[in-house]
Amino acid sequence: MASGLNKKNRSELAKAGLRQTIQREQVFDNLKERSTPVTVGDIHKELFGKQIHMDLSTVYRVLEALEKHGLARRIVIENENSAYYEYTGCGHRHYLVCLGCKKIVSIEKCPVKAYEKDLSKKTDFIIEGHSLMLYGYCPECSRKLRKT
Amino acid sequence: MASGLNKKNRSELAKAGLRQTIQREQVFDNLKERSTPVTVGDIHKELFGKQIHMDLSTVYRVLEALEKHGLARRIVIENENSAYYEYTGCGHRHYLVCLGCKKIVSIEKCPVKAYEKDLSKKTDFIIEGHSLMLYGYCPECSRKLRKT
DNA sequence: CTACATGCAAACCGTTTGCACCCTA
DNA sequence: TAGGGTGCAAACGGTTTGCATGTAG
Repeated sequence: MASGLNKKNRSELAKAGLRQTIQREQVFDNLKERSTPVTVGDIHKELFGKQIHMDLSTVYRVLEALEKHGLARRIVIENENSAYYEYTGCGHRHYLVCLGCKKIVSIEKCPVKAYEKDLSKKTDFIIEGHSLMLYGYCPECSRKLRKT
Repeated sequence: MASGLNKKNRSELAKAGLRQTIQREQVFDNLKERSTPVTVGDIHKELFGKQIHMDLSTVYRVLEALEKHGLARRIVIENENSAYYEYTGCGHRHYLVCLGCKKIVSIEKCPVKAYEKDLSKKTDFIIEGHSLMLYGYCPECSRKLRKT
């Protein structure tokens, strides 16, 4: 490993109650660099490209641990058969997914929060959260569609 | 098969451009009876219980065909590792899923429609649809949680 | 009669797990 | 040094596929 343990992550991982290992650090670093959700395989592959070799199952276990300790969030994307993860530090987000090129655009504004309260009152459910994904075609792909 | 081909479904399947078979009819009937989304295995199992034996792969293929022809909709539920389907005739719906007992409650009102227009203007995406799932605890489960 | 649907069995692929060894705290 | 983390390889479970046979149109 090029530089050993990283101070910044050390505090963040430790604060979350996680034992510090090089693998967790590398995965966590990689996750934080991303601006859109990634699959477990994406992270594994990219680390491999950087000569950082670790087992796929370790990446799975690290992401699971990060999620359990609130540092990562698992995202479900329709028609994609693998799980996506994102760093929770980016805040509450929703995504607009292009059905053509699979590009993912993140959306900061959430139209559901107010609705949750209303719904909770009506159903007596305690609402813990929600997932909202929007699907469509990005400007480039819709231009291509028009041509054909 | 007890009663052979069913007139009502015949028109509905045929109108959608699907060849009429006993298997498609049985799966479609079963799907329409449900008030909440079901898994492929659920349908297969229930039909089996009714002495209607067909291969699991057939159920997969039938549901795929129904979806492609607009008669069924595929639903993704977080933390569930299998696909859910529902009859599209029930209209546009959202679901409230209990994290305790996995009960699914359907919601008719959709708070996202208006938001889509606004978002489309801002991003230049052509928005084709969305999925909104809400997660929480139903009254019974939240009562149990309080006790422990 | 022909194209498409089904059954069966095997392949697939993302994910999980058991176990021996390693390393952080 | 103990208890948790990792690598490796094998298992797992939902889903898909190839192929021979059956059947709707």
